[in-house]
Amino acid sequence: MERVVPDSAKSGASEPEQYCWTEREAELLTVTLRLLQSHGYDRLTVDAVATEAKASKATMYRRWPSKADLVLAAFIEGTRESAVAPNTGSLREDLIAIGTSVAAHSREHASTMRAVLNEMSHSADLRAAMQDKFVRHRHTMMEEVLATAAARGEIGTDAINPEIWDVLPGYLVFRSLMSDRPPTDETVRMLVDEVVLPALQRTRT
Amino acid sequence: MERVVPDSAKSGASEPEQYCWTEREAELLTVTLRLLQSHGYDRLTVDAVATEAKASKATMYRRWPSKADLVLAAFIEGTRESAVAPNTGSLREDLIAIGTSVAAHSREHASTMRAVLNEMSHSADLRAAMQDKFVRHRHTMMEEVLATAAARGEIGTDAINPEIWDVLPGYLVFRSLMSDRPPTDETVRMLVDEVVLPALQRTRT
Amino acid sequence: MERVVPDSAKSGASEPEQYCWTEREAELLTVTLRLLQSHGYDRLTVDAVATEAKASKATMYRRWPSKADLVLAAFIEGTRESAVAPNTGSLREDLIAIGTSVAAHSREHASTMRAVLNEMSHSADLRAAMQDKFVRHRHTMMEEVLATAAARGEIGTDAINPEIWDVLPGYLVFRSLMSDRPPTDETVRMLVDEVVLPALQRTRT
Amino acid sequence: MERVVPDSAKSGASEPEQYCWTEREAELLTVTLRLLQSHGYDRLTVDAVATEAKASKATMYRRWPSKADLVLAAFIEGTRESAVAPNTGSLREDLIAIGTSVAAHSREHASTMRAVLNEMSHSADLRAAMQDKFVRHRHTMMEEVLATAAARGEIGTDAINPEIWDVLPGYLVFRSLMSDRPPTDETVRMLVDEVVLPALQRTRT
DNA sequence: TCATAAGCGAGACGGTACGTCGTGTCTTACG
DNA sequence: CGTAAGACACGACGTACCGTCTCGCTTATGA
Repeated sequence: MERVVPDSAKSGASEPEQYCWTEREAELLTVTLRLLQSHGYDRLTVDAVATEAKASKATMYRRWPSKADLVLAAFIEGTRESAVAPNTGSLREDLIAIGTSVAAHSREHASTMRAVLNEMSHSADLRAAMQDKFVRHRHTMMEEVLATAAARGEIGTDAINPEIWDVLPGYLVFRSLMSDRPPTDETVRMLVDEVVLPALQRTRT
Repeated sequence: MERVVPDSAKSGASEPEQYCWTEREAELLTVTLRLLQSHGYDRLTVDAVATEAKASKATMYRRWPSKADLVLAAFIEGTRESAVAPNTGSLREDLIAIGTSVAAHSREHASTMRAVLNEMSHSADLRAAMQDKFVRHRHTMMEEVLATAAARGEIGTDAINPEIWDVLPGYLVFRSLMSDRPPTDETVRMLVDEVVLPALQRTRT
Repeated sequence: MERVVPDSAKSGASEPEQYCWTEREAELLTVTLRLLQSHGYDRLTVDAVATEAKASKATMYRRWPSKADLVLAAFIEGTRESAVAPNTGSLREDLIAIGTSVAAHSREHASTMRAVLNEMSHSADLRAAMQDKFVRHRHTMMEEVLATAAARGEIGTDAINPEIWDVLPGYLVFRSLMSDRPPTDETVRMLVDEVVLPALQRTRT
Repeated sequence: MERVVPDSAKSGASEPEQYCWTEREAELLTVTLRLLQSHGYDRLTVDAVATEAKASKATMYRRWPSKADLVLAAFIEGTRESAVAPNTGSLREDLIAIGTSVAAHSREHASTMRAVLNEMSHSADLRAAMQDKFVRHRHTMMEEVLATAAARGEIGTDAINPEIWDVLPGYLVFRSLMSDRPPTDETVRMLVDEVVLPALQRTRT
């Protein structure tokens, strides 16, 4: 759990923020992710990944020093997403787009997220990586949407609250993690219409 | 992972909702919980628990048929809480009381929750038990508070939404699970004042 | 390669010179010896021994801390032999009996002996064990035979030479180790009649 | 283990009996021999040889198709010796010269010999090579010495026995292999005077 | 003088065995 | 009889080594 970016990320590295895997590495991570989703963290064996990918254990461990590193890398690889903030011209539509995306994604990767969360208890590096790759990305996106809405006059600038920007995605992720009652599109709609929007527009009245 | 309540819950069992451990069992669970919090699920070994508690592995497995059962039992034992819905006479105060309790509790047991969540991926029984012992309890409490508030006229009865009753606890738990930015009392206050209350009172205006 | 006698040799240990394996341990060593003779040291895998003996690797390693220890133990177990000096009443017959036995034994265990010899380069303990279990035993036997012959007057007491008592067995072992020209009964006969006896009786004439 | 003489022995090859290594190859074998003597066969890694010699593994394997081939080549390289039969004019002196040489040589290379012996269990080629390079050479030398002695009348021609010509070197090698009681010059002297010479001269009396 | 090829270092790779450790089952001996 | 102690089968982890391979770099030769 010491390094997340293997040395083999030798491709220029001009964008320091981007993880660059070779084609082979991406393939290994894809196999890992698939087995991870179907079997879960504990049932996943490095041997199985290696065998399925026609690789050897040494190859796996050369890149990711432990099973936990491998799983984290696969998770990050699997969650590299659209990355572009929606811009529908309407705050409500933007929020629903974000919410729907988060709900779908978190439902799909619930098992993996649980595994990664669990590993976070042990590794400061993993916490930092998670923070950097996962949280900050959402934060940026949400702030962009809110700033746009404020510019349109849909909400007041004072509605942008450092504590609640992730209520929408956070709650949706929570619902996926708890595994019963995973979030639906209807959940997103109701959350946006009856919780988030009222909260954001509260001060405008 | 087949049974969660050991046979040794022989004490009358007149209150079906309550888990009754013998003194020895409670001691074993306490040791389990401590090691769980300090090392996390994977690093926890049943051997270590047995050794520390001067018990034998057979004793552990006689009561909890697997490590996951043991950890779940320890988690439930450790999270047995007030259980009574607050009744301060004010919805805001009730919500803040609940939120503060959830925040404190989820901060303390974040590591354990991560471990239990992870195990939920594998075990339907664990999911059911979690649902029963953890979610339903909060649901009941929250509904009681909301019903009381509706009776007081603080909110409309139509504000009670099956999708959003756990936005407050869910989001707080999410914040604890993510480990950075754990929820503070200020988080709770702002969430109540600027998100939950406006949402609940939205239809009253 | 640190210990040769497992702790489980708890049987009184009144005869400090004897290795006492439990029945199960003897079974494991028997399987080891068989696979060793058929495949050789390098081709032998601890996994194969465990599988064949319906044991687990942990069981193997609990008793013998390394593959080399296991092989040594199997070798010693396999070479525990007649141990009684022949006493035919004739020096020539005694020598031929010893030589024939050594020749047969060393032919059979040539592969194992090569493996054990190779390991001796690394382990002082193995050297000591080998010395104790293998060399000294032959020495004792040979001295007994020679003393008896001297008592009968077949040879002079001055013929008993500290340097040459193992010429007979040593040369026979050498022939087995070199794998071509393994010693035959004829080899033994000729060696006794034309080399050892003349040397021993040299001073009598 | 398929070929022992690499193609790179391109230097004329007019003397089919001689192994001709380039300077670089001899250097590699020297490093191999050193590591072999200090660590033994199992502890020797081709990687280590390559690293120490600033070579690459491909270079090693281009010349010697396997580790066993490499070790054998190093052993043969290291044991290329005087090769000329002594001719002191006295059988006793000749035998002592041979014995002393064998004793010194086998003491020095005991570890390597154990390794090579061990490999002989697996490889017919190695057995053949060993036989050709090692045994036959001694045989020739010994026969030459014995024939000379017979010509001088020191021994009868009937004393030249196909079974015992290598008792002297064989026993000395055995003593070295067993690692305790390595042969000394005194061992050689006594063996010659009290065993080999009496045996050879037995029929003359 | 420059280009093309052949050899070399470096080291990644697939495969396989080693030795360790944890789970869950079982037996033994003690109180 | 329940319990502490701990051996046991199973199987995954992470390491190390073998023998194969590819990649650049150098060097030595041919136009």
